[in-house]
Amino acid sequence: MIISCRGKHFYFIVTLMLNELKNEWKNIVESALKKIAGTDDIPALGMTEPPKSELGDVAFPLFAYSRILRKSPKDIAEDVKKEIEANGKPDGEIILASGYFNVKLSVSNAFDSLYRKVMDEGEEYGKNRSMENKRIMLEFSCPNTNKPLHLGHMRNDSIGESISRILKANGAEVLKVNLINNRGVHICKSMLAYKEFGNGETPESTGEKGDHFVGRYYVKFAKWAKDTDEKINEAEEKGDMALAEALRANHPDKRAQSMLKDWEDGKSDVIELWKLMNKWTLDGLEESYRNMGISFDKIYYESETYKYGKAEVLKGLEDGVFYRESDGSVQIDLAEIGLDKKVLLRKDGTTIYITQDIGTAIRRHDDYPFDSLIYVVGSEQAYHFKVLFYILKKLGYKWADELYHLSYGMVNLPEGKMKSREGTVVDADDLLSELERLAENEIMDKGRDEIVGDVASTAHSIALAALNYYLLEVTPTRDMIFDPKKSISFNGNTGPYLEYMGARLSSILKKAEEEGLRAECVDSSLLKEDDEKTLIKLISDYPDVVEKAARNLDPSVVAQFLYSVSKTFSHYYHDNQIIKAETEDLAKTRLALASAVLQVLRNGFALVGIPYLASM
RNA sequence: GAUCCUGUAGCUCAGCUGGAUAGAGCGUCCGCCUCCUAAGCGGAAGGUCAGCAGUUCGAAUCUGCUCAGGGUCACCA
Repeated sequence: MIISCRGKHFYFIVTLMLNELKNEWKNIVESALKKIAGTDDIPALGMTEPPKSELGDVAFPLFAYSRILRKSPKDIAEDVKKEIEANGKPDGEIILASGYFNVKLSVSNAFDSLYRKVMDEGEEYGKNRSMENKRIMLEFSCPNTNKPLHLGHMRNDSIGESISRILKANGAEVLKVNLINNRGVHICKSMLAYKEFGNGETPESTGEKGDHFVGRYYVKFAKWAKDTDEKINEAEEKGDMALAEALRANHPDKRAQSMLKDWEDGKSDVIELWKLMNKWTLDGLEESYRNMGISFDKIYYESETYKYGKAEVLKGLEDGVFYRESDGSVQIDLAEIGLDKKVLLRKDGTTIYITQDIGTAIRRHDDYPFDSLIYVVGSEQAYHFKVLFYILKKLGYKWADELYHLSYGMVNLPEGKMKSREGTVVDADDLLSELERLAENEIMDKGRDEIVGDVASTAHSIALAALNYYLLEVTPTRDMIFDPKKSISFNGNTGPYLEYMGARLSSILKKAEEEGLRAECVDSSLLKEDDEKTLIKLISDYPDVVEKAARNLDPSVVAQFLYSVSKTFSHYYHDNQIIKAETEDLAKTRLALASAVLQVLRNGFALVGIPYLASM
């Protein structure tokens, strides 16, 4: 806080948070520079962290001023120091080092008010209002109803769920939506295969999860189609053209296509089968979502939304936004954004993918007038969204500027892309249960089963921590490689490691309580260890981390932060006794630090899908 | 061909709005359980930040070119 009084500056330190204190210093150094230069027109002052703690907590490089001031950065630092000392300065010790103006802050002292704040706010600590009054719709997952979820979906779901929590933590009102892709020729394929080979079996009769059951028929279809191709080839080689022709006329692909037409015509037996199989899959998917801690506020079905776009396109045609090609199709010329022409309605008047998305977007804005709509969809669809947003803008929708494609990278295997044809797709349910099995083994091996109580549920939490952390610690926009054999581990920089730190903290606090020791910031200046200062700084940084994660739509910001907190605490409590500290005051103060660290961890865990375990 | 993304340790990834000696985990090697849970802690080895040029007091970070890998450019979704 700076109070100006008759031209002279007095500085009052009123329990400033560390970051505010840093900014305070920045302003002061900058004004000093301006005064020395005799002008306000100087390069903006940079602010970084010194490489070593002996060099202070915040650093201002002065090299840029060397030219204007015709002095060495070292001399400038001296001048700034003199200038600042003459006027009184905020809390902190000035350290000059090779062209930098550094400040060592009284980190420990800051803990007093920081601790109070963290404890007062509890699980609210770190939340902010940077996105207050913003209504954001977030679309993610968007599965097909012809097969179970795989690893690619899991990345999508983890990112989507995490982003929604991060946005909420920044004060936004978030509506999570899913768009179920339950129509189209691919859906007919599993239906057809079921009709052909199903013999009336059901998920209940075989004991399979519905989505896996349907997925099995989708695979069956692919094999059927392939076998038919081979039979056609054989027949042709034998010269049996009549057979080849007959096979071709009755080809599964052809039959699926005609089934789609029956579906669109509303043929009752097709619709009934479609409803039945859709339900099987959706029940299965819902179970997977529940297992993974994913939820939605609203679910759209493509079977209901696919028609919306057509009217919009026809309206755009009237308004001259689109044009009719000589063959009768409706198109748009994308030359303005450096792209080719794009078809919006086929010559037979039927819609395509983008037409549906146009209609769905408009419909959604009617349903829920959002300030922003974020699509969590793979990077391979970047072109699609670029075109979609452009078209909506051309149609005159102002909110089109607030549409955003959160383009996440692909999940590849060490051998390359996952291919369903080669059976290399990593199934979501299988992966989760394998992780649960490994976690359960760990618990039993360590003999922790009695302490944790419910082994299965603990194993489930550990599996989720492993999975979510693995998927979220990587920047979303980047492709990532998943090695099923070794990538998911419970040691090192992993979800279970973070979870373990939470459990350790909880157990220390519990033990202290049993011994009648209460966490209390008796004297923050007792916290002299480097690790203690680092922890205080980290706790104080957390709200900024939450804000940055939202700004960048990047959960990895939170994940990496949580790792550094855990890592630091782990190192700290290994070297320093908390409960049995030298004095009771120190023990209490360290317990206060530990409680604050735990609160921050728990708050962060919630944002990246790591369940908190009091013991493991 | 056009366009977008990526290239950092053996592997998987941070760091990228320019700042001090480029980081972590895994893997390898070596230590540490009379001590609040060893899912832990410490140490060692491991780097031409793809290459070349430019901008700058200063470049992994910005710009250009080159090379390599991937995505997309459908009347599929």
